[in-house]
Amino acid sequence: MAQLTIKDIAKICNVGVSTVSRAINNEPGISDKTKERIMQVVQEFHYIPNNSARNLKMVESNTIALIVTGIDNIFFQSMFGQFEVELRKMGYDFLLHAVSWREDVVTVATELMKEKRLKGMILLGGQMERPEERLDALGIPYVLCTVAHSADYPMPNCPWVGIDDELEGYHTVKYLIRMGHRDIALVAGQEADNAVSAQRLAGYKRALQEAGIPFRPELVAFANPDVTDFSPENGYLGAKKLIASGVKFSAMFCMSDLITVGAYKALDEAGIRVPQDCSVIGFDGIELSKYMCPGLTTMHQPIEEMVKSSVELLMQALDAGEKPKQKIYQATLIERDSVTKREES
Amino acid sequence: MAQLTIKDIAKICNVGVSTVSRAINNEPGISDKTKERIMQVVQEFHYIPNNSARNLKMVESNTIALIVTGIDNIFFQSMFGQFEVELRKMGYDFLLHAVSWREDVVTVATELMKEKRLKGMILLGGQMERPEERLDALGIPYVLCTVAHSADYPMPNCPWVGIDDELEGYHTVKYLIRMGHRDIALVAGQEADNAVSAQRLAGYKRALQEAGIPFRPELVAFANPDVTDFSPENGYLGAKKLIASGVKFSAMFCMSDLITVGAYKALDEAGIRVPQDCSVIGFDGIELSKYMCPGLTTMHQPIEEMVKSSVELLMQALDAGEKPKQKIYQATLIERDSVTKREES
DNA sequence: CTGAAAGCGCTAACAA
DNA sequence: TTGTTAGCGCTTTCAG
Repeated sequence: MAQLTIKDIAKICNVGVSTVSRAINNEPGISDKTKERIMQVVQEFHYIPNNSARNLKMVESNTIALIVTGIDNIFFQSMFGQFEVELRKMGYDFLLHAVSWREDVVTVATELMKEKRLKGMILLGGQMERPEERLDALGIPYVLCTVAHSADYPMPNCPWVGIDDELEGYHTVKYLIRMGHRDIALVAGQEADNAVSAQRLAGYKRALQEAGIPFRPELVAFANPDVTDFSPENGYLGAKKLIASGVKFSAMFCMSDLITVGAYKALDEAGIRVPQDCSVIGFDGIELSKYMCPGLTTMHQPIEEMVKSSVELLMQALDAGEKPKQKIYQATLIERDSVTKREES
Repeated sequence: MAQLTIKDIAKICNVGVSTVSRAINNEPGISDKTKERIMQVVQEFHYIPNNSARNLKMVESNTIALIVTGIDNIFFQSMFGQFEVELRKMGYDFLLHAVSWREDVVTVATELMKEKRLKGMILLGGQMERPEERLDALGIPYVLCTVAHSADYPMPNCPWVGIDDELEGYHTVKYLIRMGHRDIALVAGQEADNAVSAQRLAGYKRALQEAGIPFRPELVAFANPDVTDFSPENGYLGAKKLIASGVKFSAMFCMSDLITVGAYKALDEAGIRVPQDCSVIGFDGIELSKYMCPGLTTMHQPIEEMVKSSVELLMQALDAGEKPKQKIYQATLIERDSVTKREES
């Protein structure tokens, strides 16, 4: 079927193209009768307008894009739906766009902005160093949500929502120490990772240091470079390695909840009971953590609030051209049954 | 910053727009010198072409879209990456597009096709009744992958890749029966679901009937309408309900692996051991199933092959205009430790 | 090798 | 209330 255009519809209906345009866009200045007649033809012939032409012509759309780096990350996935709801609630159209690892986020964002005449955008995930310059040049409001930056770079000076990974790593380990643990194993991301994993590791070290416990490299298991960082597989392999190495530890900090499920398995296979023989703490507070056996104690990222804040910040920038703001959330400890107090020996 | 156009670049470089076009698109018929000069300006000014204008003008792109209904379904999520790899391997550009539940897939697909001048598309997930008519009208090759259809409608007569849910439900339960179980509980999707969940339920009933075991409604737990079908929460609630009701069962069939993790929890809380007191079998064979304790016995959907087949079918249609084909895969049983033989009593 | 000019399908002035 | 027309930014003939 040759592609139907607005001209064809106009011809069929014996009206001008602008009349058809008015009909399909629900614009005023058209009689109900003609409108109805046109819409009937539109239905009958299954006419669907070409968005490229539309976007090209339109001065501005009503769309806000969520640009996601790491679409296979379950943590981000749980945010998609919420973002859509919040954004629609504010009266905007919602567009989800995945950027693959080979692409440059800012370039993709720019393309998308031009293509769709975006009103604003939220960048979710990934890692960026000094993005504000290029992003500001875009000329539309944006918010970074859970975008990592390496330790070498300062927190970007632009709208940013997320948690402080170093601080939360610190809090997590501090909790373990408060529970009497001193030999604390760590299942981390890739060693080459200089962002999230590195920051939480830094927090781990700081907590140790503060408690006068020397840092021992043999207690940390990095992810194999060919294994997904925050996956059960990494947890399994990491815990396995730790156990096999023979180092003693009474607690284990896994950098994500998904990691803990693999760690649970390795521990189970080795006959090490959680939490009697080894306490385990996770990170993220995903739904799954609640259903593990034993229930996982974990640091919960306030996803809902982070989403709401991101949208709010964007709205402020949209409405008032407000100055960039940052919202750094605290993770909250969810105590379940995987961590126990260690008796003094 | 006012949006930079190709004209601006042309002006800056003192060349015609077509020359700029040739440069940025790597087309022949341009001297290396001018090209280099132009590209330098492009870099310097961060010029990025407007895709809408591009798409509008271009007769055809090289893009194949993956159109996903249910982007938050972990089963589909695990396919994204594979699809991208396979499609790129065949030399196509890849585009992931999420369709929300409120939208009509075929409409979205049509819009996208017109907008991006798609070469072909793969529809992943969702449920469709008699889609072939409207889809065929699009005039570009397509493949349905894991698209459900209700029992009221026949398998669509078009390229289709997936499993036969009724058959696999049957096989699953048959295996349980072969292992000596007769009182088999079922944690299903929503009762109103007339597709995947209904089909697997039908298979469950058929296996029972074939073995001369009467179907007992009190053994099946449907998902609460306000709970995600194939989630841990559903598994927890469902198993809890079953246990509380006091019906006796020696095995439990959960319609997804994620459901089993909630079920494990409910069983654990009730002091029912898996598999000694109750066998549990899952469905999907996701990575997680391997790391559960005890290791989950489950029916594994051959995801990799399904992805490859989908791409293959599309390529055939693209290259040769081949007739529609279907590829129905069998799930394969992965035996781990959650199902045990029931002794005759 | 390069530039001028004609649209792609649509929306938004402007006329009628 | 309607129709005519001028572009949106780009690619692609077609001349030079």
